[in-house]
Amino acid sequence: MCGAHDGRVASDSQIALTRLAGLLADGTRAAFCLALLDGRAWTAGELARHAGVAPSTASEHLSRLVAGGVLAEEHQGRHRYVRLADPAVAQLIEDMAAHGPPANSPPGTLRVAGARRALAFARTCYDHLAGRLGVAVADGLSGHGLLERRTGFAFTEAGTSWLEDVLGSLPGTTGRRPLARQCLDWTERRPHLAGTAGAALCRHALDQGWVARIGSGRALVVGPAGAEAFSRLLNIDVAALRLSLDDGGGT
Amino acid sequence: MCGAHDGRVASDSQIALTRLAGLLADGTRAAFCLALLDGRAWTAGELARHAGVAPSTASEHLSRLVAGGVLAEEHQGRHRYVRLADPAVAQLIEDMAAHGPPANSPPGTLRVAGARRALAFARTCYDHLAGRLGVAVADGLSGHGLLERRTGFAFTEAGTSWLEDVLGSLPGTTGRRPLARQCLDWTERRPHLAGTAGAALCRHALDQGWVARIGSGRALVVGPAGAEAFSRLLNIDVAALRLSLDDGGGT
DNA sequence: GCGACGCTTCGGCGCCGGCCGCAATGTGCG
DNA sequence: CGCACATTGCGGCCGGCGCCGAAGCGTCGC
Repeated sequence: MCGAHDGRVASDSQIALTRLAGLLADGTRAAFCLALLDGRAWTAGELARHAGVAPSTASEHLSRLVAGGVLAEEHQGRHRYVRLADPAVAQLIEDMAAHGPPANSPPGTLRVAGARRALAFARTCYDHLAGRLGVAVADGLSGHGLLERRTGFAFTEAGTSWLEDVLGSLPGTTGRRPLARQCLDWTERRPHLAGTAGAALCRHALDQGWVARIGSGRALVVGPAGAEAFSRLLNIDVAALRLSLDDGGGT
Repeated sequence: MCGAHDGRVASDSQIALTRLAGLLADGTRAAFCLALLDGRAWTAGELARHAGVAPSTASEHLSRLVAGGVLAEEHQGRHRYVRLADPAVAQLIEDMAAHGPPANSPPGTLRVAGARRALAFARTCYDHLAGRLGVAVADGLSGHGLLERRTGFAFTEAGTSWLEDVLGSLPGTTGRRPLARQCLDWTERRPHLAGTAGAALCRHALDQGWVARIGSGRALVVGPAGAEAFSRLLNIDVAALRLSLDDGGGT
């Protein structure tokens, strides 16, 4: 009598709401999004194993999430990397996940944010260094005239000597994999060092105890030896790096 | 190899996320929630007609939304009133609805928020005044010794005279409907005046141009004549009422 | 070039969930 | 007291969606 009757027309808001909610209403897709809350970019296969579904199933889910604007994707070689499309999306997912009636884990959000921060600082990407530390290494190399940013990356003559000094030997460029290659960093949005040199540097850093893995994930922690080494070799101030993360950090 | 394999255990966050998203993933339930964004409490039948589904269907949906903590319900007589459970829920729904990729209506949220604010200020509830204005009227009446808050509401002797003065005649108590009855206000969480006196006052306010309906909904706007009348009759400062809404208002 | 690997597409299967109509319940009103 | 109305519970139907396996394609690395 007194209310407005809109009939059964579906408004813009309604289709937008149901579309987004529908994407998140599936357990497998939700598991994907929650895993991606750590800020990393995952491959389709990793997510499939993580959620316990077949690769084909994961592929379909990822396509739908990308089409729905929840995820962003980037193809690197034979891998499909996906990440959350937007800090706003991450916030939304955290809000929804935190809206459980039992309210069982109030500090849950903090835990996630902490993990995300750690990953933004230093992690492995495939087999090389990434995160703020990885970008700083690439910046340090090019800042010292050791690495040229042409199309991709290329070590200078001084750079190859530096590599031999640090690693003891020059990494081979087995097959088609070049010594240096640039790889877009998902949290920094700037390139870090990949290729056999990047892999050898990462392995060396792990072997020497410069960095260590946190748990079973990709997150890395930089120890005192690492702070000394990065400072000596590339003039990188790890402490300042960590502070700068706190300034311009998370959303 | 390097990732953490969680198997296929569903974490707390995951079930919370899928549960909430699943509730919002249905078109009918989404239509309900979007309608409820105006801050009003709707009856099950109103929502059923609004969404174009059978009452039985609406009833099931509402039960699930209530069980999921999205809506809160209250039974009044043969009506089931529902409203959004929580300002946080309203915010979440607005965020999700606003997250459409086309980004077609940026000021949409503002429109909704504005409508909600207008409704919180003054509206009709059934056939009487509600919202902050309705509660203020009830407060003014009892503050002037015209209305007693016993079990429910009851007009005093001075109150009945006041009613006759204002309305010209005393509203009849047809059938079982009493002169005064208290009715819980959904936005203020405090009682406002219902019953035949409440209905007569509301009709009188509309007839006299004290208040006018906004569009076809229940929202009311208070005009200059209304501000004067409410001030003269009950010492209500409508402007201050509106300001207090801006202070303690929305989320 | 060749095998391995990651990813995608395509049918097909099975299940969950939304919808309705009908009957039952409880309330308001004359 | 009896009718009208709002709401609820119960089957039953049906469409949609998630899942997998098999086959195909492009890339990586020797």
